[in-house]
Amino acid sequence: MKLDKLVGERFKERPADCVIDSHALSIRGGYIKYVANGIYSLYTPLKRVTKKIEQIIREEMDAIDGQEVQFPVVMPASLWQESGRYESIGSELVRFTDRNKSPLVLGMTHEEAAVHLVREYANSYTKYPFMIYQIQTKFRDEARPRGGLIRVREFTMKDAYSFHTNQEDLEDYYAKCHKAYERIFARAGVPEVVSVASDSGMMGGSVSHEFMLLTPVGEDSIAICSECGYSANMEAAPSIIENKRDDVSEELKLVHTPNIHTIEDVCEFLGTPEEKSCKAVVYQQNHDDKYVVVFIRGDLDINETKLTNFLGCEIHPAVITEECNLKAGYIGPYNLDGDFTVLYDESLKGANNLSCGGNVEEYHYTGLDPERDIEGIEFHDFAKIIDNGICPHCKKHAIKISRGIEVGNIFQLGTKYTKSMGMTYLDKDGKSQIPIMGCYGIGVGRLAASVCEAHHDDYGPIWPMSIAPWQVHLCAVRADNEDVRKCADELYNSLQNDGIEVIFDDRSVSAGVMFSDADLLGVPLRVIVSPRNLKENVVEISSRDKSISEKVSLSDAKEYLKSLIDKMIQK
RNA sequence: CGAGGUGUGGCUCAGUUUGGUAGAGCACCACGUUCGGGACGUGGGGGUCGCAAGUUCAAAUCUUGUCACCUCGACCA
Repeated sequence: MKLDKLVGERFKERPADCVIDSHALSIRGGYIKYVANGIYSLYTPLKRVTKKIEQIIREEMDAIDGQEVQFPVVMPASLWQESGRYESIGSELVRFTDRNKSPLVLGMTHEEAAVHLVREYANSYTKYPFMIYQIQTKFRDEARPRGGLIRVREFTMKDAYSFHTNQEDLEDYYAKCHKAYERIFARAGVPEVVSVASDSGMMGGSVSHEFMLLTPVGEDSIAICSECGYSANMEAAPSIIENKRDDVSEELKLVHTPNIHTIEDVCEFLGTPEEKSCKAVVYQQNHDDKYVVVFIRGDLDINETKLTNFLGCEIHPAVITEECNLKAGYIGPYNLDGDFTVLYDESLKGANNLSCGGNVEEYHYTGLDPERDIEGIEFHDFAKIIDNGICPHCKKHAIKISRGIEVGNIFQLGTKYTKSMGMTYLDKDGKSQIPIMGCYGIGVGRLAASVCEAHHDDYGPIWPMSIAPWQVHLCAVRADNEDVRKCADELYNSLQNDGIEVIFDDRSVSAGVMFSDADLLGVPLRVIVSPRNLKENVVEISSRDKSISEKVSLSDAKEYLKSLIDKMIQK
């Protein structure tokens, strides 16, 4: 490919609207063009990057027995009515009608389509397990797109759906997929992506993980324990309460109360709570949970001063109003010896209508049993993990809050879709059973943008060899010079003939322009042919990340480049 | 959906306070001179100043409305 015919412009000024670097560089480098809010066209360089990412994903999905399929972008509303999501999902789901007034939706995820595709086929246990996936455009009418390709409305996504006959099998496959994801991110040049426990949100189901690229510009907050490796999305970690009163400060934070008590202490202090009667004030999960939640109901008569002394800190006045049905909420790690730290969540102040979450991670953490909500109060999230706070897993003061970009996620869906959509199979005994599902997503464009965010300098992206738009950027400085022209042309043809992806810049522009454009394109290896180099019968070979910079004789150039490419792909 | 901000050639912006008929740099086209980190000269092309209504002899500038975008928040497989 010759650079002078490459469609798209590259320029020096940082566009005013760009807040994060990858967005600015993707505009400046001629990678994307804005079309509408959250909607972009991709120019050739980025298309080449995403194609390579997609290929890596395909290889890894196929390696765990995935079968690539393709679902429709437009689906009949009836399909979504089967699962109940036509009604339950908000305006992110675009609904419209065709000429016959039949209601349709734009695919924002494809669980329904996946079940639809296989529910007649997979009618026997002998067909299981299996996984199908696609790489395709999705549309979600997000309230607030931002950051260029980081959060958009239309995007390309790999979404995979696995079907199983039992939980163990799902968990096995889930673990396999987790490993495949680690390989994908490593191969795409971001091995630093971490997986964290997450909230499964509208997907339903229980266990889920998000794959996060940690970066200050990320839009998710993640709690990570530096001691035991515990990690969780702040959305999943007990957090903010819904329906705050207007007159209560927006500032929500969890404070660790200075005093540490045993559960028995708390019960004694509160006066033998009746746990099951929905008048419970102390609520703890029975099993082997290590956490305990304590709520003090506003209608219980507790001496305020005593409470303050007990906790070792003051309770925010708002918490003690009658309007708020709670006096205080606590959550804390609880070990088997019976000590736990009482945490006082300021976010509970003013909360009078808490809703219940739907995620096992959450219940474990909060110690709540979803089947036994306290009367009149629905619980959603309770406390908020804070920076330098106590890890709910190892109980040490080692929690760090980081920001991250979610580049992928995996869910154990259970029977949410198969059940609602009437998918069954016959087991060994000829009994009808409902299969269980897992689903696994990766945002392709977001991953590309994330790699750029993770690997760039002031001059442009630094693409890893595995996903770079081209492998070699050939600059002919002073292409008007006969010798340069001849040498560069020969090298270009020779490299291309050997299957090396070359972008060739033989424009009559100053070296500054040439190098700046090369920086913006971020191709990992650069070769410079120039009158100066030709005098010594060499070319300059350098890497975009500046780790390599040397002169190589003309005759050795090609072989040297090949060895570098191999080395850089392996890395 | 709530709060704040911004809309002037493809891009970055000035001009708006105090109304007087639209500017600079980059980019683009032509010619010439330059040539290893975004060169220079000369000559060109391109904008009814987001849109609509209003005030006025006169509106980019004042008023009202509206739309779009950006930021923060809410929401979010």
